[in-house]
Amino acid sequence: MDTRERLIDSTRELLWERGYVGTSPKAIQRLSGAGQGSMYHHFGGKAELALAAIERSAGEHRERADAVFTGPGTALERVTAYLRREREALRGCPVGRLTHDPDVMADPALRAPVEETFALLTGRLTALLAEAGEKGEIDARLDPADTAAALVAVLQGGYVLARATGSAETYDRAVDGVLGLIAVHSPTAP
Amino acid sequence: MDTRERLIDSTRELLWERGYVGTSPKAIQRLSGAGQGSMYHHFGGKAELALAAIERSAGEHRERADAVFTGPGTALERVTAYLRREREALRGCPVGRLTHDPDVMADPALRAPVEETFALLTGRLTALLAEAGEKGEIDARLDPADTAAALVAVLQGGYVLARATGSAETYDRAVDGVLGLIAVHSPTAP
DNA sequence: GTCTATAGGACGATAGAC
DNA sequence: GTCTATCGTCCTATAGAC
Repeated sequence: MDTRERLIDSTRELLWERGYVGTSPKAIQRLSGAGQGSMYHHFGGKAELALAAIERSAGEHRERADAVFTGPGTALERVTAYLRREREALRGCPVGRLTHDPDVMADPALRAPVEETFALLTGRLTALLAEAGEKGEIDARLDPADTAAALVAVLQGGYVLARATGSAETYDRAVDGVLGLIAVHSPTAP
Repeated sequence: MDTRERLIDSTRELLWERGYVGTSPKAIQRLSGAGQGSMYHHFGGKAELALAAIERSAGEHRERADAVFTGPGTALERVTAYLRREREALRGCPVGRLTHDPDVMADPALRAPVEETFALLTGRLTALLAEAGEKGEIDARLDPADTAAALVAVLQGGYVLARATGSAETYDRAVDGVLGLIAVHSPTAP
């Protein structure tokens, strides 16, 4: 991996763990092994580097989600697979975390990838839930868009809970809880 | 309001908006109107001030929640009232936000109020959901603890969604979504 | 491309006068 | 209690040699 890639990677890591304000160019240099001059040769500054890092993280995030959404199984099975996908609960969401970073949200360029990612997630889930409703996999009375928002929120909130309690299990609890709510009134439930 | 209180209040505000790393003593002084010497007379430093601010925020948060949990109505009505309570969605949760702050989570003293707050919320909701299940207000097959975790997560995740989309409506969508999930298989549902 | 040197400012805290 | 002065460090960036 070349220096440029190592810089992006290190920035992604630090952004995930410490956020934008908490991430200094010096820390990025230390983690990536690149020197001062090297970093400023490849990127104009902290903001430019952060943009590359955020776009990369958001892009990968969407690709991984898409792989599940367009994967095998019924609509409900794909929704469930997405919710059950393994995540590093205690580390939080690398994209969702950025919403709490005022400097990221204040910059339209930095903010855009975050916004797009959540738009894609809720959009895809809305479509899948609509399909699940039509096919009788879930209760047809459920509003697809509202339910999709609730599902995405459970995941994002699950990270908060996991970090607050210091246990990744709390994340699983929240996911189990919302899956229980969906499953218990699905036509195939006992 | 005396200087000490103004310092705590300003710190709460800044912690809410910018987090611990993003909040400097200088900014606290500016917002509170207190001078350098004044701040360090009342508090040992940034961490001590943050502790007072976090304890205050977490305490108020728990009191407001308790007021709804022990208020009028059936168990399900109280759960619903809690979910529907007005919140400043775009500002995020002043307590939940801190879970993304590594410096806060690394300090046991700063972390404790956050942990306790979420323990109380999930605990109270678990009890109410158990009661609602026993009284037939919701499906008795729902696991109270898992469902409670999901509800708290929806609220916390709702803030993330609202900030990501830039619209407080997204928060309401998520709440509507999870209320829909509960309502649709409650015995009183159409 | 990468290095070292340097800069102006902010950060977090301390000291001592009043 | 509050003020001003001062401190050492880190932050973010630029300059220029190699």
